[in-house]
Amino acid sequence: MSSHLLPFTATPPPQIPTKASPLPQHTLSQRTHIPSHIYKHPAAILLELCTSPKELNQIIPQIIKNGLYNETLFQTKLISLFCKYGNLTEASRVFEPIEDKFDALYHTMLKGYAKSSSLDSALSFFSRMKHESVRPVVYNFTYLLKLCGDNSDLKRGKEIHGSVITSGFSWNLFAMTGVVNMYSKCRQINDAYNMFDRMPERDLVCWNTIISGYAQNGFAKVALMLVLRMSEEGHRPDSVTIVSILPAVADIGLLRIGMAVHGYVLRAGFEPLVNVSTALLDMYSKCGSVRFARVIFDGMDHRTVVSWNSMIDGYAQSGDAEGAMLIFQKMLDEGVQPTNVTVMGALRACADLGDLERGKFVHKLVDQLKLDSDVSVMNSLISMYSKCKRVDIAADIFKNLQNKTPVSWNAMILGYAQNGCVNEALNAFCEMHSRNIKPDSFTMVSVIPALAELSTPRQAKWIHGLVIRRFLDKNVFVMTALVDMYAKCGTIHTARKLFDMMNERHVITWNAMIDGYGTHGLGKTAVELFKEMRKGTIKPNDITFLCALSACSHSGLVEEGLCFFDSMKKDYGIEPTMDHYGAMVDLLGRAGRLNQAWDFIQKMPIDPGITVYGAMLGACKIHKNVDLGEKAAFEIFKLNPDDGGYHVLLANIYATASMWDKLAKVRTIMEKSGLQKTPGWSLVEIGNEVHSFHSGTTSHPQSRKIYDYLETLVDEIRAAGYVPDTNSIHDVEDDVKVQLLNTHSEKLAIAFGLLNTSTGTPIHIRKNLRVCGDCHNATKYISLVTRREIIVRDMHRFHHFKDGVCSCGDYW
DNA sequence: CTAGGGTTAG
Repeated sequence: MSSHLLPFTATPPPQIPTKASPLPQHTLSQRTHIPSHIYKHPAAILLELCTSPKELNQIIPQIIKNGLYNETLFQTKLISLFCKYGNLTEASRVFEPIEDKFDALYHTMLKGYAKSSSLDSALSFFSRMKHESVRPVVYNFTYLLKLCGDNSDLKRGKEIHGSVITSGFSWNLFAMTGVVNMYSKCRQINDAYNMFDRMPERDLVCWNTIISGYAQNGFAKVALMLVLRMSEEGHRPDSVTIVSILPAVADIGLLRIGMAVHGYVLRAGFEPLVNVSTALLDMYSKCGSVRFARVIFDGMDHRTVVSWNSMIDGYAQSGDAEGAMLIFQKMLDEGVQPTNVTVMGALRACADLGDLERGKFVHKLVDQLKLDSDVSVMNSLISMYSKCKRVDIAADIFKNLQNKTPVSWNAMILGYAQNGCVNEALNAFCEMHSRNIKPDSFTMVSVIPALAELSTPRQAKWIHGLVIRRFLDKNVFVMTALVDMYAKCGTIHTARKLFDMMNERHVITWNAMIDGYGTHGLGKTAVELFKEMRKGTIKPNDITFLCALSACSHSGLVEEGLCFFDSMKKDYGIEPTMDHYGAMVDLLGRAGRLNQAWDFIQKMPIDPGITVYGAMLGACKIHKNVDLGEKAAFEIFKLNPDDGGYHVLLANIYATASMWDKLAKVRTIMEKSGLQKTPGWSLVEIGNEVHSFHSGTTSHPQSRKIYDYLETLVDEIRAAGYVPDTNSIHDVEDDVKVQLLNTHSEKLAIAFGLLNTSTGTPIHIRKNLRVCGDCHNATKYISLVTRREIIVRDMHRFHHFKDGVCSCGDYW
């Protein structure tokens, strides 16, 4: 294969001689002739055998006692040993007083600095060497380049590369392999390749360097192509090649290629090598075959902690959290010391299981193993506690966490958002913003749903702008979140524009768009889009069908809905869940086919849950059917709902039918069981602020003004034909009933919105419950007399009020 | 003194 197949151009062959030409090296034997009584001295033999700092400290007094401390051999050996044990202070103490320091001593010292000290001290020692006219040798550069690569210090890496050139090592295989590696570790894979390409001779190690470079920089396919090219040029892949390439195979997830590599491993006899087997099992689990991974894992007669970690993570990532915990437990039982990666895998499994108890156990382990200084581990703890619904503990950890990374912020924001703490999520996002920590796609995917929840179009535009400025507007996850957000902010056409602009769409992108049309009452468009999706390559999933069914339900498209429900199992093999059955009952019930809905419930293959009977009860409320309503409510109460909404619904059915004694009974039950109706609230966005209103409250600073305005507004709409619907309120005087109605949170929010925006501006309201009959009617008239468009998003759908009409066609 | 490449991770 020639290099034109690769996405880079080959550089012309170098003009300079092709033979590597290292400078002559100074060796100890060349410099000094050591008499045998010195190098055969017992102390010299002891030094030769020395394996620990402790032993070294025991030998030193003997060296001094025998007057050998000033002998070159002993000085050299001592410096080397101190460097090996990372004790640069002691090494310097031997090194500095030596008068005639020969070059090798400098080289040893530099190695010491490079292996155990900071880049800074290694480099300053290196410049001292230049200053003191020590001729550099190749391995000075290889050590320094490695250090720059490990620290991802491109700037200084380039400086060392410069020194390599000026010192005449440009064509040295070892030095240039170091340069290639440095560039790829600094994520400059193109520079790395350019250097690789110019090398006059390349051996196996050099090929491995560039291959692992591409693999680690996310260019899995290029890495694989290079393996082929390397073989064609006569280098047989060794175990290092295999271990480098397997993560790349895992990345692209091609099991077929992975198995081919496995075959090669068997033929080459690399299987007994732990790192090869570990990389293989990791590849299998990432390519979707945990079972194969497990077979390899079980067949290993020796495992490292990486093997265990890989296996735990393999289970966790494939969705088998319980399997991950079993391996984790087995690992602890066998006495293998967990690392940070181990606990991160275990915590993820606990999070997936929502298992707080075991999560806390792993947390204790983290403390015992002193892993609490590892930010990644702490981030995993934040995620685990959030997923286990203890966002309070997560927030505590986050607050006390030193050196927070962007990942920490993302984990916290997502934790808040997933626990319904929308304001906390937004506050954290703003704080992150003000600290100048740049949001990435993960941040956006966490924070955008929080804004969608609030339905604030202005903030929606602001975050969209931020997405563009952060160059995240090509990311399919971020764009899907934006489509969903615009739909949930009432700007469905903007959502569609973004949807059409996207080059890549996932199933959730389609779901968001179909659901958006559904909740806006644009059932026909939703159905059209769903049909378009079925023609394409992206397969609908259970959620898609749920969105489609709910869209049909909101628009009264009963036949289409029945047809989709049928096709779901028949054509796509998707088993309906409780939510699908609920959607079907909703579809039939809303359309007034109450008996058919009840029959449908009786024929369900699974025991109907609250969702199903709740849909039935809601339909009975709309169509004023006391009989079936009572039956449905009875079933719901047997299932012990934790919110009082269903009792209220039944009470409303009785009120509409003027069955006051039965209504009183329901109220008594509610009081006895302590069940409460969820308090209603409405939000409206004015400028950069979001204002919330609760029914009957006067806490808003403009409260007086709002109530006054509401009074004149009600007079105006009454004149236009509005009649208050006091049906559901019965035990107070008529004028009080009207007053109570006028303090509903959405009326307050609408009045406030009208007062604080200019003529013609549409008003967006977000309400947590279903909009009530009287408010719905009143809002229609308000839109007529004020000539304003009012968009209300309630618990289930959107209502676009314009010129006295609502988009839901009074069917909600 | 005596060089360069490799596995797990939100």
